[in-house]
Amino acid sequence: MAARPKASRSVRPAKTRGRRRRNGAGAPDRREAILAAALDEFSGRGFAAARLDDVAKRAGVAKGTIYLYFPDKEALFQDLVRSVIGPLIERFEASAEVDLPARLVAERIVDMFVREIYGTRRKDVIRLIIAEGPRFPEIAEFYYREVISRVVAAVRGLLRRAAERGEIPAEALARFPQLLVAPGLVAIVWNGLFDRFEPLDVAALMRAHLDLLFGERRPG
Amino acid sequence: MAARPKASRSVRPAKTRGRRRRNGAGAPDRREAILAAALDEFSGRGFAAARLDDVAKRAGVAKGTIYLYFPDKEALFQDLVRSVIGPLIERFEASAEVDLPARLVAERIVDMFVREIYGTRRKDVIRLIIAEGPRFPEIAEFYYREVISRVVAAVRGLLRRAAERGEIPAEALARFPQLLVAPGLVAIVWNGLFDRFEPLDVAALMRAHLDLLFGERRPG
DNA sequence: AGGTATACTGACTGACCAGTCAGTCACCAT
DNA sequence: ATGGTGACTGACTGGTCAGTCAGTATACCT
Repeated sequence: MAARPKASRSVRPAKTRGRRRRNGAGAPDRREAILAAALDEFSGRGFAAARLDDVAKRAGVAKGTIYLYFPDKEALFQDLVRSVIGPLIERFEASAEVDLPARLVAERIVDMFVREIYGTRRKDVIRLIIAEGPRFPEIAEFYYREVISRVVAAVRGLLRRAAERGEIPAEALARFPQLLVAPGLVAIVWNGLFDRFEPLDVAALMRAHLDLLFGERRPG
Repeated sequence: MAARPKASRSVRPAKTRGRRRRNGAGAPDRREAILAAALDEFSGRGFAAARLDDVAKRAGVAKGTIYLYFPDKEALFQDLVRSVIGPLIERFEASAEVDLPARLVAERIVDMFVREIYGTRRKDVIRLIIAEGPRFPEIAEFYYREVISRVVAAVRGLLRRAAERGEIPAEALARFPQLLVAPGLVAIVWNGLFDRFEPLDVAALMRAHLDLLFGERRPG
């Protein structure tokens, strides 16, 4: 673990078409099972402290099997992040492109965040990225390229259009789209650290945030 | 590392009064040196992956010496967090209690954040807490009790006073003081993950945030 | 000088774990 | 049947590292 050369990327073994099911009827997708188990173990103990023996046990698989699907522990981690985060971005961009009043679009995005990230295991993946990213440049880069830069761009577009229509108080927001998503990040971090001391009502938090940005919500 | 009983707390060995200096004139405070080295190693590699051999080497000390000052690796981590974060809170509370216009107080707090946290190694400690906290309930609890709850209370007081004077747009903020500090957290996370792709001007970010909360800054 | 106390050292131990690989077994094709 | 294929297994290896402790060095006695 001192200085890895590394390069390869994980590949599924030959063909994983329905064939070769061993036990019961349902296709036992090893790859999915391993990824799910890895998410549990990594987010529970952190990358370094997680044991592949435990991942295997949780996935109902022998340790060697993991190495049929992923070249090593680090690649497993990377594929985990990719597989969980990847699919969400396009949907997000679509949401941000709709040409409706900014407040409405923002509300939809917030809903989506609460439902698809905060309400799922995806928030654990984001927490993992925050925690482990600094030590895994490839993860950080993937995440920046595939997620952050696209989110920032989409939000910027949304806000610029809103500013042109005079819907929004400041163009400062368009310079720092981070300000729009900041509470979401805080919620995720809070959830991981302090929820047992003082639970946080995310939906209310996000609503309050929108009120601050766009002014109080009018009842009508 | 599978299930630690643990209980003890670190104690300095007998008396560390000036006595017993070994080399040169200046008192070679082993404890400080070890804590400083631990901060480097922990924040660079994460708690689990950091090696106490490296901490010792960096501190210019043998590994055994660490165990004269700290009962084990975990206690070293806890003392590190305490020693770095602890001293700052009182100063923060003092800043928040001043009875001046809220905007002014907020600006001072932001300055303090940028200078004393973002501009120092303390931001690395906060990153460590975010990353490792979920796995170290004692750390999370200490941090909640000694920092978060006090910051939240102080900010709430500040905002309530401001709201009574009608200086502030929404009482939503007083319900969610998290919204006030969210950008600071985002800045720290961004700094650790994405600064090499897209550096973030923290001072400008925080200024923009204040403008959003209090309305544009009037030149006068 | 000898004696005692104690800060410090670093080689060592025991446990742990990523990654390996010879072997097993279900499922084919002939 | 018989042999071939390849997914899967899990005992094993080699390296790593937290924590230990017998020993050394230094200071301060008397």
